[in-house]
Order: sequence, then C-alpha cells, then structure tokens
Amino acid sequence: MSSVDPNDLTAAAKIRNVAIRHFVQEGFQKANLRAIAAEAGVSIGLIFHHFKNKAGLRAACDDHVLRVGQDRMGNGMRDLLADYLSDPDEYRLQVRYIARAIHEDSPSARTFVDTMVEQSEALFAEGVADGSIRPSADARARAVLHILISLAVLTMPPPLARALGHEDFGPEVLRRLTAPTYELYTQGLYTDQNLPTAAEAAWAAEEDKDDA
Amino acid sequence: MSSVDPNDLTAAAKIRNVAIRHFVQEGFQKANLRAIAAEAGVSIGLIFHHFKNKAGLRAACDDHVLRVGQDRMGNGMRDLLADYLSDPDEYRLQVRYIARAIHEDSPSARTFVDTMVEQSEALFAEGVADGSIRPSADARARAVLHILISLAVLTMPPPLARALGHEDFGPEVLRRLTAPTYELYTQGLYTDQNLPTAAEAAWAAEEDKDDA
DNA sequence: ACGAAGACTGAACACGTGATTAGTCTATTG
DNA sequence: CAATAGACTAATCACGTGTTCAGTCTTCGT
Repeated sequence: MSSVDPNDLTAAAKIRNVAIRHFVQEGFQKANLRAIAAEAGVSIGLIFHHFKNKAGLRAACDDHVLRVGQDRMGNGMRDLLADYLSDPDEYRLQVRYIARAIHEDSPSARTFVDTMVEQSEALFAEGVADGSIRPSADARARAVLHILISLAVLTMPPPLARALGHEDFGPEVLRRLTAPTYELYTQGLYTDQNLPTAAEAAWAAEEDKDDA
Repeated sequence: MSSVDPNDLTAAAKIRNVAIRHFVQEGFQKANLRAIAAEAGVSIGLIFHHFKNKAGLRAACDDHVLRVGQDRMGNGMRDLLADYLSDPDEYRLQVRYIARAIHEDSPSARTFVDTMVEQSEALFAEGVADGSIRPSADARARAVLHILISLAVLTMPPPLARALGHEDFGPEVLRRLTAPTYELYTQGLYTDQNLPTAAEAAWAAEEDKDDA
C-alpha cells in the first residue's frame, strides 16, 4: 500500500516520499532539497512549485505520515508494537518519523498523540472490564505511560541496541526485549511485600513535597 | 556545583555552558555560533581559538556533560529518576543533552550507556539476591529496557505532557506518572491467568517466526 | 623592562543552500 | 487550431553561517 512502483506516482508524491526518508535519516535541518530533488528525479524548482518552500514540504510529509498512521490506528489499533511486528521494515521509517514529529511538537502530531492516548485508554478500559487488565488509580496517566514506553522501544537508540549485542534496532532486538517486557507487564519488577531501594524512595520523597 | 557565578568561569567554560544550552534547545545544526558567542560575551573568533571548529565545540560539550553525568552515577547511582527528582531544574537540561547525544550515537555516549546498563543490571542483581526484586529470564535485556523507559520518561515530548494537562514536562507531570509506574512495577499490567489481547498476541506471533 | 606566548577581537572570505524567476514543454479546453 | 493553465527546468540570486586571518591586548617568566 505504501511502497508501490515508484513509476506510477505523481512527481509530488515521489518528492514527498523521498523527503520523508531524508527527514528521518538526516533531520529536517540537514536534509538537502537538491539531494531530494535529484533522488526523486526532478528539478529543485519543482519542489517549490508544489510545496511553496521547505517548511511546506515538511508540513506535507507530516500530514501524510500522520494521516496514514492514524488511518492504520482507526481500523483497530490494538497496539503499536503489534502493528510494527506485522512488517518491521515497512513501518520502521514511519514510526521514526512519527516519533520525531512528536518530539518536535509538530502541529499534526498533537491530534495524533491525543488519538493514540485516547485509544490506548479505551483499550485498557475494555481490559479492565473483562478482567484481563488490572485497574489503575489513574487510567489516563497509565495510557500516557504506555504510549511513552511503546514509542521509546520502537525508536530505541543505537547505543542501547548495542548493549544487547546488535548493531542497531530491529526485529531481533525487539524479540530480545520480549522476555523482560512480558515479565514486567505480568508480574511487575518488585516483589510483593516491600517496595524498596531506588525508585520507590524517590517517588515517595516526591510525594512528600506537597505535604510541606 | 554546576551553575556557579558566571563571572569566575574561564571564557572557554562560559562558551561551553552556553553552547550546551543552545545545542539542547535548538539542536546542533541549528545552533548559531555567533549567538553563542554573543551570549557568552566573547567574539566569534574565540570559539575557534579554543575549540578549533563547531564539531570541536560539540565534542567538548559531549565530553563535559557525559563526564559530569558519569561522575554522578559513580558515587551511587540508584536510579535516574531518583537523581532527577533531587533537583529537576538543575538536571533537566543535562538529561535532555544526554538523551540527544545517545540518540545521535555520539562517541562519548557509548561508554556512558554501557556504564548505565552495567550499573542498572548490577543493581537489579542485588535486589534479586535480597529478594526485593523478581528474577528475570534475561537480566541484561531487562536492564536495557529499564534504562530505555527511564530515559523516555525524562525526555517526555510536549504532546504527551499535554495529554496529561500540563504545558510541558516537569515535576508535576512526573508526579502524575507516579501511580501508574508504581502499579506497573509492583503488579504489572495484566492479571494473573490469561495474557490476552494486544501486545501478548504480537509477542507470541513474533516468537513463532523462528519456528518456521 | 623586554619579549614571547597565548587570550582575544573583528573584519573578510567561502560556500552551501533555500528561494526566485524567466522560460519551455505538455495537455486540456473551447 | 489557438490559447490558457499547469507541470517542469535550469540558471541565478540572496544570504546565513562556519571558518580564516591579521592584528591587538594581557599576562607572565627571566
């Protein structure tokens, strides 16, 4: 659906697709319009003809990627991870683009994030209703945390992947994370009775603050 | 220790500190050397005199921030979050700088990440030994996952903070995340018996792959 | 006091790159 | 068959910005 034969695409679409890849790989600033034009097989001027300026091109890319992403979520987003796993090579680029847009607080990213959180919260609510998921004291915050974690895993930086023995992130790394994620999501990290050492102390200390 | 009176700093240190802020707020590419020089109260030429070129300045910043971070970890890192909470305004900048360096795979970031993972794994091992933390099938992967999550929380993008009703990330948002994090780390997400719906199915599907 | 080394300045340079513009080609319409 | 519009090109401009350089000022050792 997304990587059709490049021949039957309009020039504008070709430019957009190439630009998306460049924006992800080099960042918006560093991305070079001449290089994009060359790779898309068009002249530089055409970019401006279609998109007005570099920011316009970016807006078009944001719009396209986020719209596609939102559509995919629309007909039954169960989980970002699940989606990703269905075809890693296909979605890796788009996921990274989305993550980048979110971190840079692009306008199109706002509604996208809202939708994700909304859906995630609804999904959890379902689970709670049928007893498969534990209830939470703050359902909204839990949804946010879950999105945050999913995004983090899917955009794992190279040094962390390397700490797992792989050159960079990919299906193998993801599979390696299966066990700890599974454990965390089913049993948690700490044992039942005592909530000790590190994080807990910090959280507690933080909570003391608004008593003062 | 870090924000002393700007007057008694050497010019090179002043430049470095200003540069760190600019690199975080605008990114390395967009950061303007003239603006940095002006804000540091020196001429543009001096930057090149001390740091050779822009890349040199960046290397110096990387080195400084990561060294400071590593020192802090050295004398008893318990938890990234705990550290952060001790003085959010002070560390916010540095944490974001580190996260950026890690994502861009800067050379100095590699050893830093390794140290973090190492320490985290050791910490978990302690906990497992004294019974406060559950054992894991893959201790290394769990440590990586934990670092990943900590980093993600501390560099939470604005749209997600907004989904929690705040303008951007800060101590309040962090406190809001306390409950779900606490729940996740003590009980997990799913109830005991069945591991249903979303993520689980995906993880399972993924595992099937290497049977084929 | 003198000389050298290094801190420091400000103007000028070089060049990459986003943007403009004049003009050509293609195709649709009346 | 004009004629109009839009896709498209290639040369050119404009300018921000990293970098260099010649020269001045400060400091310090002898």
